Amino acid sequence: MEQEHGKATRRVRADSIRNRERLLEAATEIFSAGGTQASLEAVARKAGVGIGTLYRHFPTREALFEAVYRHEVDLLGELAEQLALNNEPVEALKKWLQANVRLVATKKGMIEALQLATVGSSELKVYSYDRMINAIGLLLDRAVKAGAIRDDVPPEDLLRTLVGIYYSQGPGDWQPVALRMVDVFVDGLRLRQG
Amino acid sequence: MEQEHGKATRRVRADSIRNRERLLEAATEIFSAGGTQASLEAVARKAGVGIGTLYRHFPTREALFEAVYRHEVDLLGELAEQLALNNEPVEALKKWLQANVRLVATKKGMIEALQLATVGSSELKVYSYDRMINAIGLLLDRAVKAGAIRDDVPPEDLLRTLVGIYYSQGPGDWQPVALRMVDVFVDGLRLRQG
DNA sequence: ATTTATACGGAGGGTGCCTCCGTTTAGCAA
DNA sequence: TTGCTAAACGGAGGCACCCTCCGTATAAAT
Repeated sequence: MEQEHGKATRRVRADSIRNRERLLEAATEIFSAGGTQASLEAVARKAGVGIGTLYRHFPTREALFEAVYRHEVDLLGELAEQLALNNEPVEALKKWLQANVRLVATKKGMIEALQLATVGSSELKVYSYDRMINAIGLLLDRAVKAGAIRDDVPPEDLLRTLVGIYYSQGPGDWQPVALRMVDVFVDGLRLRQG
Repeated sequence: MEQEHGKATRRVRADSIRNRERLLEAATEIFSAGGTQASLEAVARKAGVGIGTLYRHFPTREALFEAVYRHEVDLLGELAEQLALNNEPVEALKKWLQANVRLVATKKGMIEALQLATVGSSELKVYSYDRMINAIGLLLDRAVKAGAIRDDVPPEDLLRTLVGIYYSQGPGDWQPVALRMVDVFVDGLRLRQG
């Protein structure tokens, strides 16, 4: 990569570098404050540059986010070296770990957005949990009474296992895999004769 | 709640009920297909009703999502009873578990949206993981060499523990708690003299 | 001082959000 | 059946955001 091929390249313009830094700074602040959702125009405004400039530097929302994240990671790396020079060991470690919380805040914004959507009312969660447990209990009971499967798996455990299977899958076309794993799991529940 | 006070109330209009069902159906389909992000106007279009009607029935995006979710949960509950009547026990259980996958799809849409934002490039993840491990390793090493903390906690475990601490916290004002837990954890790392 | 490659800014066209209100219609009663 | 009216409908409208495009400004090079 880099620049090769004779043809001396112009130096990167100073204003470009400056703007990029301002954008990064503004984005860090805004994203950390809980909003990965936040409008990019707000970021540009905060950085005091035009929206076009933001898009030139970071063509997509993800690109911006990635740059912010990478920057934070770099800062933490350097911080560790600094702390190592000027602090008593345990203290240095503790300080670094605490600074770390800030980095996570950047990512955490996204998590919150998710949970906001997931939560709904907690009454709903209780309600649906109950219905699920009852449903599983019903079927499980029958199978146990029929002597077809083991009797030491309570509905709650089965539900948790299920959810675990689903969520451990990455994004993409996850359903086939999940179905297969459920099959395997049910086979595991079966009592072997003999 | 309900309706009391003499004053015979008019019956709920038939078109209202019909529209509500259509909206629910359309929303289920669209949300399951991966888009909790999907535009509500698209849902209204798909249901064949005006956007105003959608908002009257479901004042917020969350209200709509909650209704969809609750509906799915109900269906699953009823399905269990049905399956119990008409199927051999293990088969019934398996069928129900599989139907379950569909429900999760509804919630899963949100997860995907999140991961899309989280992922960035996997090169970035490797990069940042390395820097983190190095940083921790540096500080941990010093503290161990100074005889201040136990020497059987590798950087990787510490990092995982950290992340665990952060993400186990719910939404809201989580940082104070996280910082306190980090303190406690670091205290735990300390070697007791004597 | 002049040239020119680079970068800048923001207008513009498109979409989605949500509200508001004039119009339509289902339920009820005479 | 007809008329009345509460209830529900639909979509225009105002606002915010997304992203692109291109005329203008300017830093670097000569």
